[in-house]
Amino acid sequence: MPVQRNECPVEAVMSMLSGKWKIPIYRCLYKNNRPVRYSELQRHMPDISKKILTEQLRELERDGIIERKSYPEPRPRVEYMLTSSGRSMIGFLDMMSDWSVQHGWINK
Amino acid sequence: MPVQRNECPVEAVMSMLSGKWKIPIYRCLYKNNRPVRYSELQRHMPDISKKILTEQLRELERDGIIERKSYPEPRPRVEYMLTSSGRSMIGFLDMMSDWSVQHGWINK
DNA sequence: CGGGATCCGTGACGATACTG
DNA sequence: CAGTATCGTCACGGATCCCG
Repeated sequence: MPVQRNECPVEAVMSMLSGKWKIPIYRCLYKNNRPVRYSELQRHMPDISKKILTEQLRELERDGIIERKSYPEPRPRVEYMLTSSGRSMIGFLDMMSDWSVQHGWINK
Repeated sequence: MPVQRNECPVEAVMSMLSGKWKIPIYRCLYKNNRPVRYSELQRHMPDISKKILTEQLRELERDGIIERKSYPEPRPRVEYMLTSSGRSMIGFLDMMSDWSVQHGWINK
């Protein structure tokens, strides 16, 4: 996904969140509400390949939704967490979820 | 786009609105707030081909977001409008728009 | 451990021509 | 006018292997 500074604000946001694994990543980071390691994300989503996971993380980072911290220890460690900007997306995400439930598209 | 009764409510909604022209179509129908003809939609979005326009309209209709009415007169006429369900999406769409503006992704 | 490099299949999107 | 039918392209997602 390229950077899309679209004229339409809605499309701009949709573009940032479109990507097969971005919502699952977001949910994992939001629920845990703490720095989460790369390998933890992998365990949480067994079906994603490293290439794609890294790709989606890079895009979320580029768009200011998550933050990446690298600790170059002997055993390399990388942690991801939502930025405050990213956290603030929960407003419309919750509304989308409610809409979905109310209109019978989902069980949960 | 296939029907995606995803386990995740957010992804379900995203799936319904993902499609290059769905937001533009939604905006046109929302702003006008009346039945809009097929040809009018074409004029409003000159860069979309008939095949794609029809495709996106069919998906929006299938997902209960818009309604299609056909008047088989000598000069065939087809009108589209948002369902009440579709109209109620404006809640989170407006929030997305506001978020986008607040976080400096857009001018408008 | 947390990636990057390479190759590849598939499906969204589009151009164009035709039709009831 | 409001669509189908057909064909082509391209980029997203994925499998696999390699690296510091």
